[in-house]
Amino acid sequence: MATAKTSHFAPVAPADGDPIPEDARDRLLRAAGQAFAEHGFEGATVRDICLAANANVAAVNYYFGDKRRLYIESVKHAHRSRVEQVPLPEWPAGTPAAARLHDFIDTMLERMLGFGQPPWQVRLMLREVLQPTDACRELVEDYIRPHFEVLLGILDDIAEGRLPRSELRRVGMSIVGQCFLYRAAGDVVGMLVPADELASLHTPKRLAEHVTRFSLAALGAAPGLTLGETGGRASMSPSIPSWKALE
Amino acid sequence: MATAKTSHFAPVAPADGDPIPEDARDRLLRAAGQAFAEHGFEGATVRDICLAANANVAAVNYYFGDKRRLYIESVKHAHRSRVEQVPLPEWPAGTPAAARLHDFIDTMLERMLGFGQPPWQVRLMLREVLQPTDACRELVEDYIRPHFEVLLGILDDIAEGRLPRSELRRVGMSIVGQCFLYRAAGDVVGMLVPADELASLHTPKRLAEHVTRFSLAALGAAPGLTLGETGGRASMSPSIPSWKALE
DNA sequence: ATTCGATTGAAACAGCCGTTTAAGGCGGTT
DNA sequence: AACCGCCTTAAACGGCTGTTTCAATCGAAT
Repeated sequence: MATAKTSHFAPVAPADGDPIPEDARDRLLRAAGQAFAEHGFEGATVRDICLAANANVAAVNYYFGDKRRLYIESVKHAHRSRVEQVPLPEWPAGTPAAARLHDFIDTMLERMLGFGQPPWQVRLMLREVLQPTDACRELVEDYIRPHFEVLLGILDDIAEGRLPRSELRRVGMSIVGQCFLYRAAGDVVGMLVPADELASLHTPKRLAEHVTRFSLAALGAAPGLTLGETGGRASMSPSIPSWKALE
Repeated sequence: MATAKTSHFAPVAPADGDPIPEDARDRLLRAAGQAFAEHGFEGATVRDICLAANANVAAVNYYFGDKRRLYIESVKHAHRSRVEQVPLPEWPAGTPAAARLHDFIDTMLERMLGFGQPPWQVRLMLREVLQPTDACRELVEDYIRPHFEVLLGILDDIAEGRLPRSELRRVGMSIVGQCFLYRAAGDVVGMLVPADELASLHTPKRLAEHVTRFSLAALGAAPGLTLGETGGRASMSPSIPSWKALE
């Protein structure tokens, strides 16, 4: 029922410059993801999706049986491709915990904001986080929880085992929350911050620096933001400029 | 056009135990807010709203002219009642900046999470923040920006003027983000945190303590979380227990 | 050449959508 | 009594919704 054993044009590989090398199922999946991300489940229409996917209205019933199952599959599909697009770095043994924290935050922000304008996949997953459906629980277990555990491991190293797991979790939430705001409430942030500052300071890289410094200082692994750059017992990288250099 | 000069039942006051003392316009506003919060603008239907409001379908056209204008008015209505429900405290002159920060964070979290389960008003505003419509810009200018300016003032006092405005804004975002996560992604947080810990530690009050300590430490106005409670040069309140007391 | 299963096509289904209409009830005024 | 706004009512409007139907098409196997 799922994948075709035979097809009208060879399904061998994404060859040359063919504009539509995907089969109808994949085209539907992608078009549905974009539509659901933009208008929500109830706002997006099957007809519009099929039009965008160059498919007949009957195709969604043929491949997925239902609008709801098309939605669930498109969420999973979006999450999979987003993770493949921006994977977590592999750290060599002995990498300082502060550096790993910076990389983790940088990756998270890059996934949320990066590559020009944030892609429709993130907005789709955001809807799931805001108002979970059946697709969300799988998303959490398969994807969010493992990443969160990586973060907790880093934080435990930074705290050198002096914080209980419950406190580590709350610190983790504080870090994720800082990043999450820029994605979920990005438009409101844009209204509160002057345009020039938005362009110069609110890039994924710059924000990653800020969130890292802020969080390291909160943990006591770096000097507080009001105390300037010097004298930190854990400067994460010499290449990271202070806010003084940016202002 | 707005309020009635004459009515079928006396519109004098919310008397005794009358189940429906409001007029049709208010009932529509409230029912619409709940419906839009639950199903989104496109998902909620005029018919359901009118049914819940004990009003005829024509009433929405009579009072608001349009489904879209009903939506905008219901968003404004929700925001107004939420602010009235949980106002910012008035600080006597000389209140320490750290204490004001704690109160600010506490108020923000109380508005987002407090009073049992979060009411529909917050969910409705959340939709606006996630995907702004015409109602959002007014919301930002009338409500969010003034509150954000109050926060920036507090942060400037804590930093004793040593941080530029752009940096203050980013710190403000970090604080708001920490609170925002629990509201926007509350369901996912619930999946990542054990149930007992959720009940004991993730209350508005406890979270306010955590976010305040975390942020003060990040600013260098309190010791880092790994360094324990003692020796802080700005302990905000003796009544606030450390995580040690909670674990 | 014929048969077969997989895929696509155009058209139709019943049902709900937001909106409008025209008629009527009601209290207060003339 | 007659009149007048304000408000509510029931019914209908065209249009769009998700879903289904059934015939047509294609490549591959027989």
